[in-house]
Amino acid sequence: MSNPRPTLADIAREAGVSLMTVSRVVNQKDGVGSEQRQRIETLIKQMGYRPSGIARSLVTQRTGTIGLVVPDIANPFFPDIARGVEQIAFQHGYSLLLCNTEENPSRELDVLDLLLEKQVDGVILCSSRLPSEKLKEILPAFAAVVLVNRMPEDEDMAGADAVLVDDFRGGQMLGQHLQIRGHSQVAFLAGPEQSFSGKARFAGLRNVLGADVVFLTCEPTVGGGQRVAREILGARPDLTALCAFNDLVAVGALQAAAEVGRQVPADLVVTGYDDIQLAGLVTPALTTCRVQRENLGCRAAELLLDRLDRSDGQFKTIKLTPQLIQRASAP
Amino acid sequence: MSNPRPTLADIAREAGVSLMTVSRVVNQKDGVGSEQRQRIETLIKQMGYRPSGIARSLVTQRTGTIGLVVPDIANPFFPDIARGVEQIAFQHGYSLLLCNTEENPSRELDVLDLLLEKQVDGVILCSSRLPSEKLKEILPAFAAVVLVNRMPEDEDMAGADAVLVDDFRGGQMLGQHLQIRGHSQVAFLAGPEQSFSGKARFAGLRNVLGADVVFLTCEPTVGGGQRVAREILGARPDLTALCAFNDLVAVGALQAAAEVGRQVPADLVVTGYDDIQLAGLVTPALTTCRVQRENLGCRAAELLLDRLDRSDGQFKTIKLTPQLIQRASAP
DNA sequence: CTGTTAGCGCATTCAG
DNA sequence: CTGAATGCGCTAACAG
Repeated sequence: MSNPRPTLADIAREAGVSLMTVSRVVNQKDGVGSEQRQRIETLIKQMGYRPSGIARSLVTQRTGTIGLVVPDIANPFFPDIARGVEQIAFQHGYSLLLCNTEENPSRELDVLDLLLEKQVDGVILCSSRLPSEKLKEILPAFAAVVLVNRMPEDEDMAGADAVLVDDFRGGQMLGQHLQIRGHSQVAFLAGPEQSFSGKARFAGLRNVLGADVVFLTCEPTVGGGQRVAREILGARPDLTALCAFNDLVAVGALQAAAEVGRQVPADLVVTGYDDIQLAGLVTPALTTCRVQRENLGCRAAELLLDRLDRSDGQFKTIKLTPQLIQRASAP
Repeated sequence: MSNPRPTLADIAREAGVSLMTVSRVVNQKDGVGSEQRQRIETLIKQMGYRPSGIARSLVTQRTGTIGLVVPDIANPFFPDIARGVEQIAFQHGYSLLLCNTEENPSRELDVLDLLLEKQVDGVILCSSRLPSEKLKEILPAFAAVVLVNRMPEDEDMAGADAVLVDDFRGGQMLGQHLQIRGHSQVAFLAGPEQSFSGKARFAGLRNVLGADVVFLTCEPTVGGGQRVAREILGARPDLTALCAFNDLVAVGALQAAAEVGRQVPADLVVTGYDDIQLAGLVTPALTTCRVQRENLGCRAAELLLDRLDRSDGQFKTIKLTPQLIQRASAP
């Protein structure tokens, strides 16, 4: 199929005008007579001309593309973010290069490398699992970066805008919920070791419940939660509450509880985080902390596009507050 | 940040060689002395050179990018496909341009237009909601296309490879499951009107259960399923089984059943489709038809890359058979 | 209102 | 083993 697509020159030859005139028509610039313009427009349609994004990019030095890096697009947390980002980006004529890191820091580096080579105009980096030093080394190579769910810790790492969830606050909210109901023997199923969100949530929990909250890492999946919950429930039968890193882990905890014969919530309470769709649909429904994910994506995209327009200006950090959602798993 | 990145010429000047020698080093071609090569390689590292994907694409006429078009990345069916595609693509040095159509045919056209302009090497088009004529009009503009979940109906539309789920067969399997258990008053909650998968599943159902299966369209979401199930359960209290277009719709049906006081499965059975994670975690767990989504994505990507290598060759259609998963909602 | 000249950064081709 | 010339398709900056 597709005999090589026509170029500006082809149209120009056919129309008997110069290449520039056609270019002006394509780009809706003025400086072309209106009958001429008409004629050329028809010709463009007829010959099925499409501008070459590549050639255009080579001269403008912009690709109209932004990179979206996520740990795992199959994790229900990220599609919603992607949706928000895509929506805003598309509205402004940008498209999205999606990259999965598979929760693997070295692959995260590879992916950033690829995006650099593809010359994206900017990057939205979600839940980066990279140590700060690496990050500081690579991010400056991009014209614009927005960090999602990862604080630009040091002052000098403020080479990036950021959108964050106030996870410390979320941890506190959950902690208070539990404390009021008399739970003092609590374990936190923390998700990936490198997760900054996990650490912040734990800090919030401990801020309210005191230092002896148990901290356990696990994969951020149902299976991961199930495994670690099974273990800790065996080792510490005195625990009365499990706080999970996210809703998937919490569902795993529910399953583990069922296995070892603990009734939820009568006998053990469980909390999640994120409020993904699943959270409200399992039995018992999960008490959790809602994170507005699509909004997170939209805000991130807005910050990025904003910076692409005006690359000066202070770097901004937007912090979204999560919302406690009380359901049956921890009433 | 980022003083304009160095080009081949910059490196060449610094190294006191010609641009071509540097190019050869970068592209690992031979024809360069080994001490020379060493020297240049260090220089490349030092100066932080990165090849310009754009410039390279302009001359090679390949972008190393493939477009992935989905109706809604937030619908749990598609992230798994995206994951499979991304994985295979990344392995082969390709990246993924993700586009959401928001279930909107006109936006689907816009998105394809954008991909054409971005000059992707190929497109994977999932669950296209476009009529055949439109499709036949646009697809030939791409160098390679793989259709997912959409049969290239006409012979002459065979300008594309395809990966399909045997939805007719899936419908039959569900139909048989119901028939054996004596259900004859059945409604099919069909999802979007333009969905070809929906039609195929319905055809399979009817092939087994006969012509009076009720057919109702709805949005492919929990809310959509809940609404349409509520209505039909009110209008037709004699129904004993609801077959849903997908698991989300089925969950909506479960909720509607609870609202109107029908016990599942004692009083009404419900089936889903896809076997997303949710399906096994709701109560009652859904009887459904499992579709290997990540595999679907991998196969699609393989077909596409294959065609990019050898653009000749017959067009292929891979058909995956779904698997009946029996759970509590229709035991 | 229109055309000419230049060059974006690179790979392909052909000479040395 | 190395380099010089050419052009990918387009836009920006000038000329007329």
